[in-house]
Amino acid sequence: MPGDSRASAAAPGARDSVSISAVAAHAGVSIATVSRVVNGVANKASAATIARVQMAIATLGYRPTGAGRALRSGQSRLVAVLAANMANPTMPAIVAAAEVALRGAGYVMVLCDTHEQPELQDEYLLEMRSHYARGLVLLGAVDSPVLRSFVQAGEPLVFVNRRSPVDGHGQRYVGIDNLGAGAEVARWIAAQGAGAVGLIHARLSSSATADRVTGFRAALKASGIPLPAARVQTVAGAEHLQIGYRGMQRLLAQARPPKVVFCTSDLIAYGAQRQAREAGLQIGRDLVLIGFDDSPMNAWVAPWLHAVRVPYAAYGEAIVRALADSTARDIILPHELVIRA
Amino acid sequence: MPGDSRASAAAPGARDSVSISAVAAHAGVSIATVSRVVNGVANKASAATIARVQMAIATLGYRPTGAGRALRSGQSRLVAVLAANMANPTMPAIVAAAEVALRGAGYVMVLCDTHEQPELQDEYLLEMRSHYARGLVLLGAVDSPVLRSFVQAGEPLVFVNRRSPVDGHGQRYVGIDNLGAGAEVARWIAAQGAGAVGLIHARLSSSATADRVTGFRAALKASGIPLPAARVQTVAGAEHLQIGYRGMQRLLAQARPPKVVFCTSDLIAYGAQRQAREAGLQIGRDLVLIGFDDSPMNAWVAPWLHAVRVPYAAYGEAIVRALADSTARDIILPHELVIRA
DNA sequence: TGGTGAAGGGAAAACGTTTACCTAAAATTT
DNA sequence: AAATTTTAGGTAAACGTTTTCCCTTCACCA
Repeated sequence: MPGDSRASAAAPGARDSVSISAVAAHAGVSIATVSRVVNGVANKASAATIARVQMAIATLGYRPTGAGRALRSGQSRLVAVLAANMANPTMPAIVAAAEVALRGAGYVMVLCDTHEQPELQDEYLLEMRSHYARGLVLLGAVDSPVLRSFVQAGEPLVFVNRRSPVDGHGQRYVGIDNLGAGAEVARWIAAQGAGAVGLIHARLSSSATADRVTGFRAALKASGIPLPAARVQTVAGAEHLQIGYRGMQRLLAQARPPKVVFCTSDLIAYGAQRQAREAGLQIGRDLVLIGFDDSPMNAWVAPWLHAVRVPYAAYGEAIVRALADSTARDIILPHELVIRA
Repeated sequence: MPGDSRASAAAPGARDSVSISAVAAHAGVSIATVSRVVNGVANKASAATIARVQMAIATLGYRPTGAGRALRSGQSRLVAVLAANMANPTMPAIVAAAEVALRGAGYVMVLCDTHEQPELQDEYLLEMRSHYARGLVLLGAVDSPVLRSFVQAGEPLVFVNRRSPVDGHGQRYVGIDNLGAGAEVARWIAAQGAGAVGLIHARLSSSATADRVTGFRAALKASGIPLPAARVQTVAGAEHLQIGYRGMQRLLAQARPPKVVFCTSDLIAYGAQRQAREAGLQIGRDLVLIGFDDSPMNAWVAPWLHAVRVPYAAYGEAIVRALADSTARDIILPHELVIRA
């Protein structure tokens, strides 16, 4: 009986937890049987054996080790969500929804903060795959070498909000119709018949931003409303709050500042608002701001902000669907333009 | 030569990535040597061999598998951060700082969202330990069975912001002096000599909240300022925004509503502000609000809010320190009362 | 009565690492 | 020159699973 290895006191890690062999010994069966009971393999154990094993599991408080499972089966319960920018309140909203949905589907969500940096994104992609993560969800992906190789290798990637920055077929995307939403904003502005129109946007390398801008411009043009280059602002390399703050500064410095400004994110609108406020303007009366995302916080601290509401709560289920169904392509969720009185 | 197993085409998972044995074969050495080179074990390989192995690694794009490593050594690079409530903008701030610091120390941060639920906290604790996470950081822990057992077993736990809800020795905590901060707020109010004082607080089962309230009450009393029970509000089972909103509603319904209200979190203050605004009050003139956390967003969307600023950026380094040094106990970081003109 | 198939369960290989132990050559000491 | 130590590297066990074979029993049927 070589199995009685209580001698190995100096195991590498603090290895105190019960393993499958302890359960097997306790129940008087082989580890194979324990494994089969745990995984519910049918027709491989009698009712009595199953009961005995389950009793042993409960008594010892056994739980299969993720690492061992992953190593053997090449798959873990982990689903990694790589978020570009936790400072954006939009992320937590999606993350919270994703967590609930993934857990409901039996996964375990782990979140990584890539800070919009390609090197970090790569690091996390590699590390998570090396733990056999079952899925890799990119919340605002940036172009990076490893991402390219993963796309090519057909890794289970899901792009959320921002489309894949690299070419390749069969890529899954969850998001809204940014083109249509941008156009909707433009049409609403046209219907209001307000004064001069401005636009402050983030980096166009993000497909979401690019689409919003494109749709907005096209519909504005179709309505016959001009949008001169001077009234389109962005700030390279800055974060959204700063883009809004400084973009608005430039808009206000002009001879005829805009009366209504579309910002491609709520954060940009927050920044723009601060600038306008500091300039003595009152939002809603002197200036109309339209944001994008409609973070849950808006109702509380930004009642002056109209915004395209992105249905973050629905993202969770969509992400799970995209993950489960490898034939799934684009999942486009409905948005809504929220006008606050 | 039994090793040439290219026959196993139908491996369990999609196992296409290169393993240590491929590197060994390519470099013409044993896997032991490759492992030693990868881990920088000295005096076990000649310079020439090291070069050959490194070349093979680079050529094949090898990276050690986290699961294999974890299984063998009982330790992974993963550090799990269990956050209670992602809806609170405070969390992302800490998480971002933690990510940077942990990465700097060679760890990989994974974040789990426990939604303040004991069952979920337990689930994540177990799952992360089963992947041999090297540390478990609890950002707002709640009492739960598994947490108790982990504390007792001496697992590498670090409690952030909120102290451990269970007894036990040698527990590590990172946070601020909530007692002192609460007192500071009270003394500032006393110095202002404003009118009636109110308090809206969250659940007292959180040590952070309890300390803030205790310190506040004590210092207020010491200054001779009354705080009748009616002017202390909370809402059981509600989220912070709602606590503030409804708490303020009750305060305003009173015969002599407070002129200055301390809220134990920014979110509560946001909610209180909304209620006051809807009641036609102007914050700063009719009512002074003091929050807690001073989320980075405040400067942008809540310029009317005074708040105790918690030095979230410093949390990252402190967490790493607590994790690395098992003798470390409490790490108390400096806070600051931010008064906005 | 012999044959067949299913049910129940064990032995052992494999997943990708790290590391204790061993060996042989080379370098150093006596 | 012999004895010793260091250097360089290989062998194989172990970590905790899952799963492929296998081997017994039985029950059933002709």
